Amino acid sequence: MLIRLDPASATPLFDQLAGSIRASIISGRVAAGERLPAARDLATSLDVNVHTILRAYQELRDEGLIELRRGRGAIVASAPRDFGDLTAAIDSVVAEARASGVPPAALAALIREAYQ
Amino acid sequence: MLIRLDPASATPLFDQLAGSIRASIISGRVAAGERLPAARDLATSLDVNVHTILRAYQELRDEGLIELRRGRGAIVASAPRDFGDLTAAIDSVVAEARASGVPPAALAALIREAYQ
DNA sequence: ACCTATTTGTCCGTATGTATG
DNA sequence: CCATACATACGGACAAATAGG
Repeated sequence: MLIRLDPASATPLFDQLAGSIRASIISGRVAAGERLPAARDLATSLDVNVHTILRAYQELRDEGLIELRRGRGAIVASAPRDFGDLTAAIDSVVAEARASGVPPAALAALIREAYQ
Repeated sequence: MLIRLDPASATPLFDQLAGSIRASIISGRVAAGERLPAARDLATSLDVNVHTILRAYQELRDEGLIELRRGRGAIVASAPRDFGDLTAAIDSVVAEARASGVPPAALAALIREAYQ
């Protein structure tokens, strides 16, 4: 897995990491079931702190892209999902929210509530 | 704000914290617009690390319960109003997301992206 | 316009716990 | 029992946004 980090960038390292890995997963460059490098190994090879890697991994876990298990590592979740018409529904929600001047944070709160 | 932590508990400190504060917000014991203690202050008074507090705060922010801003602190978000049409659109998005097994965090990420 | 204090954000380092294999 | 690898928590440092004088 080819990952390049720019320490000078305004976007945080852990975000660059998550973005890079996320792209690899979605594009299928890393297959489902495959294991990502151990956090400490990746940290060493990229010369960043373990926490930075773990934070990126945990973000991807929250998005459902990977599974994290102690002793096993980070495994790419099965079925890189095709979000299909979900994106269309999202677009309409966002458009509507924009029109009513609902800020992103409020929208997120509303959606979270609806989810429960 | 009365917060009690049990270091011996199986549930992590940051989760106990988030849970306690979440309950206070939802029950209305802390009003919207009110400011939570500065992370460092709370850390000192509870005798835990600042990171532990910040992690709890960030969890609550992800849930839309508070807003975090540098230099300002953690402010309890205003209760989500009823946004009319928007709620219908939200319901359909959430329904689709559920059907496709898209977890809340992933949905939030997609929406954030769409918003930009 | 400037400076200072406040407060969160990120990152580094270290230690210990705990589930997995 | 032992090695692996994530999970949590502690500590410290500096950056960046905010607010107030």
